Amino acid sequence: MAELSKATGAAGGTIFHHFKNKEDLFLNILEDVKGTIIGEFEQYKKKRDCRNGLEMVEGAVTFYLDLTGRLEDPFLLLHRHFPYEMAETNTVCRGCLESIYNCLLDIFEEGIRAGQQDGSVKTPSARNTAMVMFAMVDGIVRLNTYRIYDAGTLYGSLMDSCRSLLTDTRQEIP
Amino acid sequence: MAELSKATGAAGGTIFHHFKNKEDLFLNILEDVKGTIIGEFEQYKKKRDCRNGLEMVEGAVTFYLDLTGRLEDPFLLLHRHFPYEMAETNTVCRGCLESIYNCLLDIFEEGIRAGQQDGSVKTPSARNTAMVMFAMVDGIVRLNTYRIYDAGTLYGSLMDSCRSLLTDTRQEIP
DNA sequence: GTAAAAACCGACCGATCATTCGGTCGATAA
DNA sequence: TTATCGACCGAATGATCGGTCGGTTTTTAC
Repeated sequence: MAELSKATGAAGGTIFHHFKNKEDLFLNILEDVKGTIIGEFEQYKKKRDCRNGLEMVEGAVTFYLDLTGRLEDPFLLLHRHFPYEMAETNTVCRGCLESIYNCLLDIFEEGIRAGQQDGSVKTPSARNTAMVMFAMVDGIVRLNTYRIYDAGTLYGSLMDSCRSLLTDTRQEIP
Repeated sequence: MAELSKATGAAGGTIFHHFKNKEDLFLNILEDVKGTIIGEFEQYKKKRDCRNGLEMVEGAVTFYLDLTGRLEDPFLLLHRHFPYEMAETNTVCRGCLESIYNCLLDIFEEGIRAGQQDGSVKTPSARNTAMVMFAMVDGIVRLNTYRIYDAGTLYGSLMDSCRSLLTDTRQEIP
C-alpha cells in the first residue's frame, strides 16, 4: 500500500476512500486486466484476415506473444500464485480468471475448429488441442519473463512446433 | 514463521537457531528441492529402458507428469513468483534454479539427440525443441495445479502432441 | 453565492511480522 | 562432581502492515 501511495501520489487514506480494502483493490485491478486482455483480443479479431483455420491459429499465437510483450505487468499478474490461491475461496476472482482463460483458449479453439472444417488442421478434439497449445505458448512466455532462458530466440521453434502439432495427418479424424 | 513453528512443533526461536534468517531458511529448502528433483531423475535414468530416442522423450514426459503429482509441494514452489524474483539479486538462488531447469531440460534434450541419431526423432535443434516441449508439459502441469481446468484428462492429448512435434518429417534435418 | 457532497490528507491504531535474547535442560568431557 | 556445550524455549522487541478517522480542500448543484 505504501508503494502504491508513493507511485500514485495519493495519500494512504485516499486509496481506502476509493476501495473497501486491499482485496477489493486487487479485484478491481484483476477486472481491469480482464477487460484489457479481452478488449485487445476483440480488437484483434476484427482486424485479422486469414485464409484458413491454420492461419487463424498461427495468427493467434503470434498475437499472444506480441501481447505478453506489450502488456508485461498484466500477464505477470497471471503468472503469480496469489490470484489462483484467492480464486479458491473468492468467486469473483475465480470468475475473472475463468473469463480470461476462456477468452485465451477460445481464440485458439476457434481457429482449430475452422481448420478442421477447411482441412488445414488435422487434430481432433479442438478444445484439448487448444489447451495443449496454450500451455505450450504460455509456458514459453513464462520461461521468458522469469529470465531462466532467453525464450525470445525460441519463437521460431515454437511456431514450427505449433504447425507440426496441428497438421500431423496421423491424428486425422477418421 | 508462526505456521512453520506450529507445523514442526519447534518454538519460534529454535528455527532461528538453525537458520540465519528467513532467506537462509528458504535457500536451504530450495537446495533440498533441487536435490530431490535431480535425485529422482538420476534414479529414473538408471531404471528406464527404451528402444529409441523417441521412447526416451516419451518416458521423460510421463515421468515428469508422475513426479509433479508425487511431489506437489516442491513443484508448487517452482511455480511461484518469489524464487525468480529472489534469483535476480541472489546468486545462490539463481544457481539453484538453473540447476533444476538444466536437469529437466537435459533429460528431454538427451532423448531428442538420441532420436536424431537413430531416426526416431525428426526435429532439428535439440535444445530448442527440448525447451518448447518442456514449456508445453510444464504448462499443462500448471493448468492442473491451479485448477483452472482439469488437465488430468489432457495427458492423452499431450502425449499425442509430443509425438506429432517430434516426428514431423517436414522438419527433418536436410 | 452558497451549501452539500465528494475527494483528499496524514497522523494514528492495533495486529502481525521476523528476529532477539535471557534462560532451561540434557548430554558429554574433565 | 562439576564445567561446558549445543539444542531448545517463549516472552519481548521494534518495524511494518492494512486500515481508520477527524479534519481540510475541491467539486458539484441549485
